[in-house]
Amino acid sequence: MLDIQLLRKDLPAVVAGLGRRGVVFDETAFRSLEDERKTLQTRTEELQAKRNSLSKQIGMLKGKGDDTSAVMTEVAGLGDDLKANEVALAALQERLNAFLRVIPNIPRADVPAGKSADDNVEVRRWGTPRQFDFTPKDHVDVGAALGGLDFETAAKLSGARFSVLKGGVARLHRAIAQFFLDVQTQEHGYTEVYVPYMVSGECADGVSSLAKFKEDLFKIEGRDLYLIPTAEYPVTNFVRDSILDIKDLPLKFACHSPCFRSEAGSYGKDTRGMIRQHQFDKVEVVQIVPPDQSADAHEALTSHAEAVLKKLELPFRTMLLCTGDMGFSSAKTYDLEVWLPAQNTYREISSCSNFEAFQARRMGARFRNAQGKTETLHTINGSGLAVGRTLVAILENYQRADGGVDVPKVLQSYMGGTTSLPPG
RNA sequence: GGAAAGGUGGCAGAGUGGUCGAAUGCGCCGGACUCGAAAUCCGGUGUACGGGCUUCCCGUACCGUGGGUUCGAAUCCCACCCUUUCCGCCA
Repeated sequence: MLDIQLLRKDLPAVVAGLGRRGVVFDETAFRSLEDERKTLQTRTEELQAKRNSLSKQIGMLKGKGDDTSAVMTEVAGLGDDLKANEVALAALQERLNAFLRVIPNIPRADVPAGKSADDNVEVRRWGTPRQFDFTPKDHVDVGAALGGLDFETAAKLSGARFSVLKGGVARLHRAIAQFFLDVQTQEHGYTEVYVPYMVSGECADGVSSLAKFKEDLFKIEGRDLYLIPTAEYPVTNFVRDSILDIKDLPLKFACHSPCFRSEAGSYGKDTRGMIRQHQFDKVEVVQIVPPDQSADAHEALTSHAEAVLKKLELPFRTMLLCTGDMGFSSAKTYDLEVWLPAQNTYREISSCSNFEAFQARRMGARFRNAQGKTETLHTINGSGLAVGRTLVAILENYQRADGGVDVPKVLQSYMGGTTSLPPG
């Protein structure tokens, strides 16, 4: 959520900032809501003040045993007017709030303007795609040859966009997650956390807009609970409705969890294989920091995600997303894209975003600064990394002509010393 | 799932209709005392929104959440949520 103080103080800056991401801010609607709010609030608070002071008088008179009927009559006259104003004010604040909560974040100044993924900017590239002396298969065929990827059984169980892993492939999948968690906790200082895989609507609306994106989530029937689309949902909400001590910052968490996404609106996209699934595993890294540290923390967090790709020796590039391709809550996002030989292209495997105060404001996450004043925190998170897509990348990049797949060096110890998955 | 008890400030804990945003203690901050510290003493110490002559003052709201009763609700009524204990069930 944007800072309403900023909207009041410098509306043109907000309009211009949102304009960069192609969002038209309805100034007229906002101004009229604000004007009405001001009138109603002033009027309501005046009436409340009057009622309070008259009621206190009644209390004092009764204490002395004096007659209160005159004051009672006076205060009774306020009743209907006051009630009407209170109801109107509450309704208006509800509208103002709803209005504000569906407005996306303002991109940072260093985010390039653009309309779509085509306008994203490559900021660096690492590794050289392997030259194959045979035609590389895609991960579906590689997995099938290993007897480890079974989409038919998954479809029988749950329909499209699910997968069943078996044998060495299932073990490799587990190894990847363990490896990610170990790197992030042991080398980058994140605290490992285990969390609920369902969160309340309130928490969901803290990290994004539930009103706008609820069709992307799986909801539990008859309950105010949603399956998490990323561990960002529970983990960022650790600090909801709280005021942290500056000495406890920054907070850094790493969390392995399954992620559930309805993938509404992605019909026909990535239908083959496990690129786009309703359920996938991910290790998420989250940082909660004071505002003056968020830009640096965002760069650091991105490098933490890159570090695991380097260790896996998977070629990737880092893209700075343009204003038009960023998520709702983000002020600046880097996507890491891993090389997939069968597609002959780079595909997203991590997304690292700085939300600045946007999520924290929605959640009521604050800290007490050096001056002792409460201030809104900044939140940052990224995938470190997506486990399923990493499996895909390994199967494709490490495949052999004989149909086997080599296990990346750093994962071998997680596989009981296994150096390769044999064909058949 | 059944029964009971309970949810109050950073923490503990008082408050069962009227100057209660809330006693008291602890903690924390500032000051005094001290060479320094401890102890002691004095003062201060919630959040959000609105307004103002904007290091401060004023108003409003907030005692789990949402409704209701009342001139007035932390206090009474209703619903819900959560916690604890006991019983049942269960990986």
